[in-house]
Amino acid sequence: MPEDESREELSTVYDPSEVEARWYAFWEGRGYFHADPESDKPRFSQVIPPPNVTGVLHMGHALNNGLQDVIARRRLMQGYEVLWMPGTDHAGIATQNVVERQLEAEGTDRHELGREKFVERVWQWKEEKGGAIISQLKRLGCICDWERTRFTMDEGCSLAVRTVFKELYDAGLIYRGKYIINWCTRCHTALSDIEVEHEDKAGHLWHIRYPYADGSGFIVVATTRPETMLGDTAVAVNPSDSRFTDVAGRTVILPLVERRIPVINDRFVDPGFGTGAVKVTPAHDPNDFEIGRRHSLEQVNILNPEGTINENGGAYAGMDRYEARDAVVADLEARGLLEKIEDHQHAVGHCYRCGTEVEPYLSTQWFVKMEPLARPAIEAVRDGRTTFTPERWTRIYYEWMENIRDWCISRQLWWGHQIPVWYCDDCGEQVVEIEAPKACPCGSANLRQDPDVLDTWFSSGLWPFSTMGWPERTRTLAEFYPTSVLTTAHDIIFFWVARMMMLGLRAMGDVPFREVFVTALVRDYEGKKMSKSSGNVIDPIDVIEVYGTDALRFTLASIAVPGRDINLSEERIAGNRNFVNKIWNAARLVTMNLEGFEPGADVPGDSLELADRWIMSRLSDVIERADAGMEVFNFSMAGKALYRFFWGDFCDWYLELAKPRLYRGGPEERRAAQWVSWRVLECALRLLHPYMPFVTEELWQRLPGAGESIMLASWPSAGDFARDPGAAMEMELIQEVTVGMRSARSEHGIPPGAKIDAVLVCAPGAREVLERQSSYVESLSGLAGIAFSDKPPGEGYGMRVVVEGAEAYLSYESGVDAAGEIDRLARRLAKVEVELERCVAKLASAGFVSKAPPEVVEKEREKERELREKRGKLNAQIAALEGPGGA
RNA sequence: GGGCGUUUAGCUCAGCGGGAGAGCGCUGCCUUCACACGGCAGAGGUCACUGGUUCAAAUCCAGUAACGCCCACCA
Repeated sequence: MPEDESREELSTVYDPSEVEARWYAFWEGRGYFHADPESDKPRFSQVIPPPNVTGVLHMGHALNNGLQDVIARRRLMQGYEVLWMPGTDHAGIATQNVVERQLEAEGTDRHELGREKFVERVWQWKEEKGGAIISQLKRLGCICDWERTRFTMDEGCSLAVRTVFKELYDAGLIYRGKYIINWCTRCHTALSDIEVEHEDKAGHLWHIRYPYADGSGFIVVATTRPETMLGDTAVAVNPSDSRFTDVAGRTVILPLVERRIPVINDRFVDPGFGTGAVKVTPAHDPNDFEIGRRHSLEQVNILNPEGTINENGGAYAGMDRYEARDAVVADLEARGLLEKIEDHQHAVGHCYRCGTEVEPYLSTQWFVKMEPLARPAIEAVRDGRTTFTPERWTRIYYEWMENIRDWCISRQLWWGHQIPVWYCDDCGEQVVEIEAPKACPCGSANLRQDPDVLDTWFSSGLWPFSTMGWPERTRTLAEFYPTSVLTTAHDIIFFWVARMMMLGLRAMGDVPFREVFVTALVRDYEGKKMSKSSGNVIDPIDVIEVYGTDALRFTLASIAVPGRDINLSEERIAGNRNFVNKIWNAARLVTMNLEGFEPGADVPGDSLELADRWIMSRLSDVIERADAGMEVFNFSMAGKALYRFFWGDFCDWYLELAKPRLYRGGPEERRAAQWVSWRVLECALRLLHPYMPFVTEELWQRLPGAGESIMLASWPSAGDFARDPGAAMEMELIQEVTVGMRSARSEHGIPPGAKIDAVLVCAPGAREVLERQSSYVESLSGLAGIAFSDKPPGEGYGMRVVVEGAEAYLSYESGVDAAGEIDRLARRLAKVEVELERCVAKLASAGFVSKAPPEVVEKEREKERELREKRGKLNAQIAALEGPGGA
């Protein structure tokens, strides 16, 4: 940064907007984000979960990518060669929908445009508008290796897709067939099973009479979708059902359609449900499809792709499916064939992209055989090659993998990877190739490529290696695959994580990632899902503009407890904006007092005071805690430790104790305080950097002796600072006495500015410490001076108070209220009494003394002694105040 | 139907076998030379309920309830 800039006086309020863009450009310009496969550092790699090109940054992204950035920045500082692979996903349906809506607004549609023009149009859209999210990720501070940015439909990823397809096809793991699939009548495409979201809905169970052909009454079936009866080709009963012993083999007349259909036996039928007799619609229900196959039933498709009844629906042809339902029910009722209608709760499937009710639909599609791919993917987790955090996702992964069903991968869309299969119009051969073949093996050039495209998740499933150059064996692949960590929200474990495992193991022969870190979902402050319709969306970019990126990142990271969803509120972000500001101002204090300071030379150990030794000891603790938290993805634990240390220990205590020396200390004292405050601040900034990249860089650069960038600085180690248990104990005493003094002052209304004297009476051990550090207590408690004595002072002193560890006598008369002090002491006494009672009871229990570990018992005894002493002092004080001489 | 998670201060949440914690909010005092996006002090809780294990349970086990989520082809 330019010289004059760093000399500039710091404002009392941190302004993130000015700082963030400047540093991001600096880092990116220096190439810090770029991973070098030739370096000799240890490797760390991760791939971004590619956001949809249509996407805009939401809180889920901010959390997910913010945490990945925390991980990446820490690894970078730890000396790893870090590769964070970025890119976007072509998001088949979502993107096609966006452009289709555009066309609609222009009064046209894709069919009018034609496939080639339409796809061109989508590409054009992608170039212009797609990937806005990339620049948003930069505002978040993400250190992705942008030079490597990929797109699931770029040339390399497309080649990987075709290569994997052919390999699986040649191995017999991809097949084509006519099955019941989930059909979205709005998107006009098949969906895989996991792309269907089930929702319980209040519906009805219609009981319908199907008359026997011989006129001898009827059999009653129950259904939740009466319109599908138009496609019925049988009625099934369970052979063990005594109510229906003789009906199999008979014929019924399908009402409205007047088709003769058989009654059959099938063990699938549950005698306990409905009427025990099931209408069988092989073309519109997966179970019925299976029954139909077992009994060679005809499959009558009654629906058009857009969800209207087709010509097989007779009089109902042309009606919308729901319209047809009403009409069918009305007609049945008119004919006296509707026996009854029951209320019935049942799950209805909806398209995960557009929310339309999905139809089970018979059509010819491509599938991947999953079981052979799932087995190694289960093995890899079982033998620990990949682990999940939190651990409980392991079981959920197993359960899904073990019950996996074949994956429908063909989509009737235009935007996506067109299936690399060509059909010969002459010999009917099906040719699968990586590059478009010129001719069929039969010599014919009349080849037509399959019009369908692949499920978007097919290409996302290859992401960890397709982005590194596969199928070419690149250096990047050799150096950075498998990746170290995959960070993702739990809603795409099945869509994405599971598929990457299966396909990675298949194509690369090794797992795609060593660890999976499953993040929480971000919800609003009431725990509701954020959604546009609820109006409870907090836009990360808005937050960044108001509070700054660092405040947002710190907030998200410090409430990210593994395994629990996050309820985000703006107040919380504001609170952490204040923390960022606190850091800013602490740094101001330190830097404003560094004149004449040379960072080079060490400070002699004997010029360090108690506070100096204490804060460095605390820093050593917090380094350990914060680092341990980050190591196990407990970013909340680490964040809290950092917050407490910086605000609580460093600002509230250490800097207050350093001020007298910084402002008016002798040269040596001043230098020691400068040195320690500088070192501790510098180290704390490095520790905080992964969470708050911008403010830490800005402040770090202003410190003497700073290097090129905090990003290149080393990660702190607990061993950099000495542990000092003695200093910790002494400081604890100082803090207790200080809090006691301040409490007494505050509750008696002694003005904060009133400099008063105090006499302390305390045990020899405490006295030694307090006497040695009396200046600490004086400055922290706003006292003019402290004297020490073995006995209470004479009549000149107005107030006697008890503080933890000592009795204090304050020389302040006016306004002192004996009743108030008695009340204050009585409240403390009550607390002590309760604690003591529990303590005594515990020690009186024979079981405790004999069975609890000795150190626990000893600790309890020590506690009892302390409590008794405290109680004694409090009682004596109260008595003194109540007595004739007291008040 | 199966599974999982949550239930701790007014709110949002940590803690997950040995002294009930944080942030925000609230009350009082303080515009003191880093910060009012601040300082100091304080109020506030039978840790959902019932039973069990243990010398000891917010913490482990079992069950109950409420809320939330995921999976599932009983029409």
